[in-house]
Amino acid sequence: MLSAAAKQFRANGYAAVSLRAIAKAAGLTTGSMYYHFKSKEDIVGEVLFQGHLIVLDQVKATLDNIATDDHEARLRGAIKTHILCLFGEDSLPAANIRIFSQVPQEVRSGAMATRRAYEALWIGLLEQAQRAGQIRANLSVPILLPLMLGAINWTTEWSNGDEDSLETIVTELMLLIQR
Amino acid sequence: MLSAAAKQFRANGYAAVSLRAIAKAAGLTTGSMYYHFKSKEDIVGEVLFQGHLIVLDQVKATLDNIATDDHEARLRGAIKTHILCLFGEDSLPAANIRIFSQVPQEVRSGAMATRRAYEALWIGLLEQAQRAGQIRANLSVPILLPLMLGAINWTTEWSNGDEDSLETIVTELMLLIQR
DNA sequence: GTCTATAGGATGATAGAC
DNA sequence: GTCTATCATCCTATAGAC
Repeated sequence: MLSAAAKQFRANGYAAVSLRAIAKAAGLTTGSMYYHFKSKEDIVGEVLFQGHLIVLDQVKATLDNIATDDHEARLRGAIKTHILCLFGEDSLPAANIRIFSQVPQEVRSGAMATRRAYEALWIGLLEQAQRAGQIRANLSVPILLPLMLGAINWTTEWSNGDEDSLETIVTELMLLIQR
Repeated sequence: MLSAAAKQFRANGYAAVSLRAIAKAAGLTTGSMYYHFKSKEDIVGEVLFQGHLIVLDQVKATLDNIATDDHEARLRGAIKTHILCLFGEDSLPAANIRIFSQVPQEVRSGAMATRRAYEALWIGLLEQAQRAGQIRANLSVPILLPLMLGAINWTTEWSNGDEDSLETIVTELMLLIQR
C-alpha cells in the first residue's frame, strides 16, 4: 500500500498521483484508504518517513559489517548501499528523494528529523575517512556531503540502474573524493 | 507569462500548478492563456525549451570571453554560469531542471534536442581540460559529466543561493575534479 | 487580446451499509 | 476493513461577447 504509493510518487511526482490511482494499485477503493490514513498528506508523510528509515537502516547495516578502520571500504559500501536503495524494487527511498521538495511544507518539516539523522551519519563517516587520509585534505566535508549526495540522488534522472552502471558510478565517485 | 509559469513550476512541480494559478500570476484569466498556447503541455514545453536555450547561450557567452587555453578559468566560468542560471531571478532554467522528469513524455522528447546540444558543449569542455592536464586523468568524462551536473542541479534542493555560498560550491567542485 | 461563463471530468474527502 | 455512493471543489479546455 505504501509501496504502491511510493512507486507512483517516484514515477510521476506528488501532485500528479491521485488517491484513486494509489488505491487501485493497492487493490482497494478510495474509501478504504481513509481507514488507514486520514489524508493524502498523511500517506505521503509516511512514505517520506519510511523512505528515510530504510536508507538509514541499510547504510548502518552495511557499515556494521566493515572494519571500523577500513575507511575506503566503509565509504564505498555506504555509497553503494545508498544508490542501491534508490534503484531498489518498490523504492520508498527513491520516492522520498524524488518528491521531498514537492510535498506540502508541514509534511516536509515532519520528515526533517530522520533526514538530519541520516546526514549526521554521513558527516561522521566522511570526517573519519578524511582524518585517516582517505579523502583529500583540501575538501570541506560540510560542502562535499550535499554535493556528493546530490550527484548520487540525481542518478535516478539519467541512469537505468543496472548493476554494472551503478558499479561504474560508485567507482567514479570514489575517484573524485579519494586522495 | 512564461516566467510566471516557470516560477511556479520550479516551486511546486508540474502537476501541482494550475493554469488558473499561472494566469493569475501573469495578470490574466485562464481563457486568455489559450490565445497564446494551445494547452498546458504547450506551455511547459516552451518553458523547457527556453530554459535549455538560456543556459546554453549563457555558458557559451561566458566561454567566449575566456582564452581557449585557460582551461581552469573556462571550467570555473561554465560551472558558475550554470549555477547562476539555476538560482536566477525568474528562472526558466531552474524550472526546466526541476520538472523535466515530471512532464508528459511527448513534451520531454521535444526538449531532448537542446538538452543533447548542451551536454555536447560540456563534454567538449571537460575533454579539452582533461587533455590539457587540468582534470585528473583517472576520471571518465562521460560518467563525470552527469555526476557533476547532478551535484550542481541538486543544489537547488539545499542551498539558499546567496552569492557567497555559490562561490564556495563552485570552488569545492573545482577541487573535486582538478588534478 | 482579453474577458466571462461554462462544459465535462477528475480530485480529496465523507457517510453509512455490510 | 472494505465497499458504494456522493459532495464540494478543483481542473483543463472551449465558446462567444467585447
